[in-house]
Amino acid sequence: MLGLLSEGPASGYDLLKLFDVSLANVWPATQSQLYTELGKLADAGLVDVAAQGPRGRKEYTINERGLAELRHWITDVEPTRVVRSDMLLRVFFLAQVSPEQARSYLRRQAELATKQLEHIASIREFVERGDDNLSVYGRLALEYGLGLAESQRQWAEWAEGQIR
Amino acid sequence: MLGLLSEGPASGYDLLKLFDVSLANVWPATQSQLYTELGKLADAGLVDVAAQGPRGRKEYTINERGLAELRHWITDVEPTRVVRSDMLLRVFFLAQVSPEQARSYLRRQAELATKQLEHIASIREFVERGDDNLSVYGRLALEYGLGLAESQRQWAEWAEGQIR
DNA sequence: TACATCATGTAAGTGGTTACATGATTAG
DNA sequence: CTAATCATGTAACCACTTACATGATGTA
Repeated sequence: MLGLLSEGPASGYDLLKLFDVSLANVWPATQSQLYTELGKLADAGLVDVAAQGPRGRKEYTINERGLAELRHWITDVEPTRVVRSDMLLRVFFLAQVSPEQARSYLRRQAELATKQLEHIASIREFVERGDDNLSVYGRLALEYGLGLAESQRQWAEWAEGQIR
Repeated sequence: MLGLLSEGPASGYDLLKLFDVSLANVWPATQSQLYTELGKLADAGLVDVAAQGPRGRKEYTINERGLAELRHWITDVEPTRVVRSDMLLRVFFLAQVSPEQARSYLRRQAELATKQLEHIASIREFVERGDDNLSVYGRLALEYGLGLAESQRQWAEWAEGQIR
């Protein structure tokens, strides 16, 4: 939320829509959580309600403390080392299903990786022409996703062949 | 827990140690959570306490219902599509810090990927000679991790060069 | 006898999801 | 006037972490 607000004022509703086409691809969250979080940030004094609009709309702005907290999080807080993957977790236990089922599981993962590649391509169009910060840096994140999906596709196809 | 117990009876303590050198690399959890979860599984009737040992040791076994649930989870439950990455989340907001700091962040990620490659190599030795199911399938997961870390290293180095 | 290791648990709190609940405004 | 969209919130629950708490057993 702080990151998105660093690009300019927005309502919870605005942030929700922006979130869905950008950050949701690397950090899913629900409508409920976004609103709750905005409330907490306002209480904590990291964002302000700058204006009220029709339908109870509240326009939030990030303030100095919020910007400081955002920068602190980016530069001083280490990203978590391990990324959770229940896809990979299942792999450890593939001996518990038949070889056919195990191969089917891995084939499905290869297919999902291919779909993911297409999904990223569709987002690409969205972000392609945009010189705002989110678009510029979102493109870097996009390329990561591309490499990841490609790497996963190759691995899943290889792994499928490993099951005897 | 069900997956680990499918390889044979074990105490919470046994599972904890086994967990730390295997599953923890794809799904971190604390000692506290493992014990709590074992208790829940026993209450739910998916595992049984087969024997008691010294120091209050409880040896758990998975039963038919537990095995059925495990297989159901593997074959019928779709892995979550999006994997959370706070590393990638930060990338979206790198415009909020100086170009030097942004490059430094990405360089650090490249270094961490390299370290991760070394870490995986060390686990490899551990798992290398083992014909038990966990070792056999753990090796598949390991190769995934290898590809992922390599992909991340390349991306981070490329991305660093993109910051003007 | 002292230290390492084995061994289990609980309480408080945070992060996150699901489901519910409500209503105003605008465009066709 | 009616449907889509704008717009916000809460309650209950589950997953997970942090910190604390305790004690038995084997081994040097």
